[in-house]
Amino acid sequence: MARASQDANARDEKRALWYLRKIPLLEGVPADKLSELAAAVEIREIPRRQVIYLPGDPGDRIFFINGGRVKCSKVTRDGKELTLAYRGAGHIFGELCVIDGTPRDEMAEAMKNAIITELPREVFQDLLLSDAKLAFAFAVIVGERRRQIETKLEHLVFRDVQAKLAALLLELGEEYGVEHEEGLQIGLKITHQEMANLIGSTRETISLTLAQFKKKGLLDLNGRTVILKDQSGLGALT
Amino acid sequence: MARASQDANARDEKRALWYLRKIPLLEGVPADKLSELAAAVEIREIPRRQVIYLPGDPGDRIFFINGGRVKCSKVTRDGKELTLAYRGAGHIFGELCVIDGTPRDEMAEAMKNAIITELPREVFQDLLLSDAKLAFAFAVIVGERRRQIETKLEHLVFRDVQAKLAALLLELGEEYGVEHEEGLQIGLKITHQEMANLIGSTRETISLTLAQFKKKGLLDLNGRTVILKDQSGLGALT
DNA sequence: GCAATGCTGTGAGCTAGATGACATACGGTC
DNA sequence: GACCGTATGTCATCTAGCTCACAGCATTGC
Repeated sequence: MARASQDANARDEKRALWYLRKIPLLEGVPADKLSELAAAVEIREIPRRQVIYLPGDPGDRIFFINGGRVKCSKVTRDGKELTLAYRGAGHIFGELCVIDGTPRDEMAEAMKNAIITELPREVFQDLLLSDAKLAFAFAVIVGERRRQIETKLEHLVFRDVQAKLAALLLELGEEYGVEHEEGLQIGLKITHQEMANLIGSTRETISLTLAQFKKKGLLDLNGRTVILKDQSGLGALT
Repeated sequence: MARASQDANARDEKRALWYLRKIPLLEGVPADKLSELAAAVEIREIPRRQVIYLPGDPGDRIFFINGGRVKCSKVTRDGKELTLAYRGAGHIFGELCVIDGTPRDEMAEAMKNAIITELPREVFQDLLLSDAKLAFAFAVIVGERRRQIETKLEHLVFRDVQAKLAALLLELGEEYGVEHEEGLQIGLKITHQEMANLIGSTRETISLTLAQFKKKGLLDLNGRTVILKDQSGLGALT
């Protein structure tokens, strides 16, 4: 029994190491340190729609994504949701806990079946404190995300729904776009409600505004997916 | 002449060193490194209302505040403004340029006569890359500010003006509050327009809402300053 | 002390967009 | 291929808060 579980541990560590190697942030970390991490890490497979953490949960670990997609969002008691960002393979999330370990103030949820590795906050913190290059790279990620949020804030306050939706579609096109005969298809099944959450609006308003865009020939709706036909036209609304 | 300017330089460096010592972020930096910084730094005195940088300006340096107060805000072409934060003595600002050196996307402006020291981005970056503890401390600052912004975003989307203003007043009370016989006085001359910029509203609406608060006995207005009389009452509106 | 400039109070519209309420369509799955 | 849960289309209604407009005050500088 002990033997079997040792084997299992060894297998898990090997797998963990394999996963950690795929995280761009950890690229410069020397092999021995990475092995240490692999020993401290836990691998989890999260089914679609499952919540990973909620506001108030302890902020005691950070997460690396090895597959699938994770949504980070602010939620209110009465079920309203504001999506901060989607994170995909290779990204980290829940990383702000490293600065002080206070409870979460956002929600993380798997959008499709996801594979993630979790690392205790202290272990990661020690790693950062031992490696200036890594600590700097970490600061860069936090800073980039802060800049995105600041831009989002600006949009939310100053722009109307048309402008915000147009900007969102272009952004999604850039991130998830695949070529299509009629234009750029957003390779991401996304509901109107999700779009509303991303720009701080409502489902109904998105439906309406998308229909307007379609009428103007700016895009086409193909099932549950959007095809951008006139990107510069959309840009003009931004 | 050369002699005189050498003396001037020496004096400036000494003054710069003195200033840098007062920046909490730099506390752990060894004396020799700090001297190097002092040689690279430029000291500036900025009069009230003067703009320090605008969106589009090169992001080639970071700033330390040694006196006065600086406002960082997003601005639109047509003059609307959304204040991200006030920064005071000991704080840094313009720090996001360190992550990549792209142009500014916000404005920084002195709210009262300010003394700041500027440091070229590369110098600061090198310093971070040479000192893991410092790099980590930097990440913590960036992260704390990101968290504040995320909270602000949530408030802007989900809360009405009453709630946002109440929260703002409590926050200002905490940050700048001084005891007063009737309650907690906000020790900061602030116009209605400034408050509006802080919570994404308008001057008129702030005037109105403040008057409502006063009528309810939640606060008192003493000239251009606010006295919080019932903090828990305000908290209830949040 | 007197401009001149900037701040505050107030009120009458107006409008973007939220809400609420359906009907319809889609897409898995048994 | 029938069924059920989920997503979409649409419309009528409501309202918070923005705009515009102007009058009265308070500060600042000369």
